[in-house]
Amino acid sequence: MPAQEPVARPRRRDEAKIYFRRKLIDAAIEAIARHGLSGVSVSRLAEYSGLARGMVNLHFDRKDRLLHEVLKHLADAYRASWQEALSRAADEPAARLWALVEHDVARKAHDDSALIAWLAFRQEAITNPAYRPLCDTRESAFFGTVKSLCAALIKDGGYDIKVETAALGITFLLEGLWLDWSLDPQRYRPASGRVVCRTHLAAIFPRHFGKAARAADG
Amino acid sequence: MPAQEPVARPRRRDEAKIYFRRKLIDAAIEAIARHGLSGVSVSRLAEYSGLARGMVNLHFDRKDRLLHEVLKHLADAYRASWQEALSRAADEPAARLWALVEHDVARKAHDDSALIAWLAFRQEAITNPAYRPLCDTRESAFFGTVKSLCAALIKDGGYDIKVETAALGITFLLEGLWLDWSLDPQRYRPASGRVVCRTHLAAIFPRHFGKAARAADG
DNA sequence: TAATTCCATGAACGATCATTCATAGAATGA
DNA sequence: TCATTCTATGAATGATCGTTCATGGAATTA
Repeated sequence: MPAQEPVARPRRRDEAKIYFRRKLIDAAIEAIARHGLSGVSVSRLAEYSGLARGMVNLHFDRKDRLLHEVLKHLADAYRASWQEALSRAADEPAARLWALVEHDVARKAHDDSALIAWLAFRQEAITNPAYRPLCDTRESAFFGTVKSLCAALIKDGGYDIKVETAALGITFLLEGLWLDWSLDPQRYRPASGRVVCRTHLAAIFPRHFGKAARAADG
Repeated sequence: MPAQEPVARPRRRDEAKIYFRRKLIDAAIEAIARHGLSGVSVSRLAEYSGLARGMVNLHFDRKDRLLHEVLKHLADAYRASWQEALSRAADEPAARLWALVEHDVARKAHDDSALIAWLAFRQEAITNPAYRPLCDTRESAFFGTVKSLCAALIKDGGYDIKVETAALGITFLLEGLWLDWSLDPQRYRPASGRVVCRTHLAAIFPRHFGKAARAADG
């Protein structure tokens, strides 16, 4: 069973351009996941993509521009993914917040490369300011969504906790989970991460995620 | 005010060896913090240490052996630091656990370079197995200590939570905090991180960290 | 002090890096 | 169909990488 069906190279020029750019971006994600950001050379990109070495400069001018596109691709894909999960959730703050958390906790093995590549960029952002805006969790739409959901829960449940504190706690937890996961994706068990997050939510928002609420979920 | 008093190079050979090795390790930490792990070249190490380029190979044979020593140095220093904080804490599980958390939350700006360098190694450990044993949070003495303290609290407070879950939650929270911190050390406020961690502990161990317990602390 | 051993230095080396570019060939438009 | 334009290729280039090593000088030992 082929991991991915071999899509034929389009003959039309405008389609070929998209095809090759995408192929290089995918190759970059795979290469970053396997060898780290610093292990990604133009030669290795050629090897992983099956294209010629000159293609990186032809389609992205410079290597770091390709990497920037890769980061944008990862950020967009992640955002689309959690927003999709959010759209399938019920229209209650608790269900929506849990949908976000569950989405992160249960990312498929298929996403391993993307997650590891993302973490590589996040680390690089510490010393490379160009990556920072796209990596800063605090300024992401995700964090904003978590904050507004926490605000709704706090108002509804009358909890004695600040919105910022609750939202930071949840994001720290998820990021710590990613970090732990990334070091050994094989070891990671979604059930384990799920319990840790669920326990945290049940502890700070007991009326919404405590035992009673869980029983009501079914 | 000099950031560090200029220690004279020892003339005795055995002392000079220690001096130079230490100087290279310090230079490496600084260089990693400023330019990332991949930005550390032998030339840059020479620049940061003020020594000749050949010194890295003379004292550490190969560059990656130096880096391995740097990681060991960081791990040892961190362990000594939290163990010292632990030794100053009262002999109750809650006080000891809080001492660990507070130690992480309130790391001085002085430690910024060490923390960022540590995170760089942790990221590198994903693709470089050689670093993994020294980076794996799950296998560290720190995690073991957190687990045993959680076990004591759970037994004492009769909490309905597994030791592993509680310990993972705390370590995830702290690692997420580090990650957030590292992206912008200037922005980070210890008070903010402290509240997030305190809130989490109060939520899962209310009898020990809840309002009543906090009031008792003074 | 004199003989010896060891260390610190930086130029030299081969490998690899990102990038450039001449060239061949395919897609395009007349 | 034929002329034109653009694309894909990989060899060539200069810079930088980690490492080696000959050399001068300082520390050590007798």
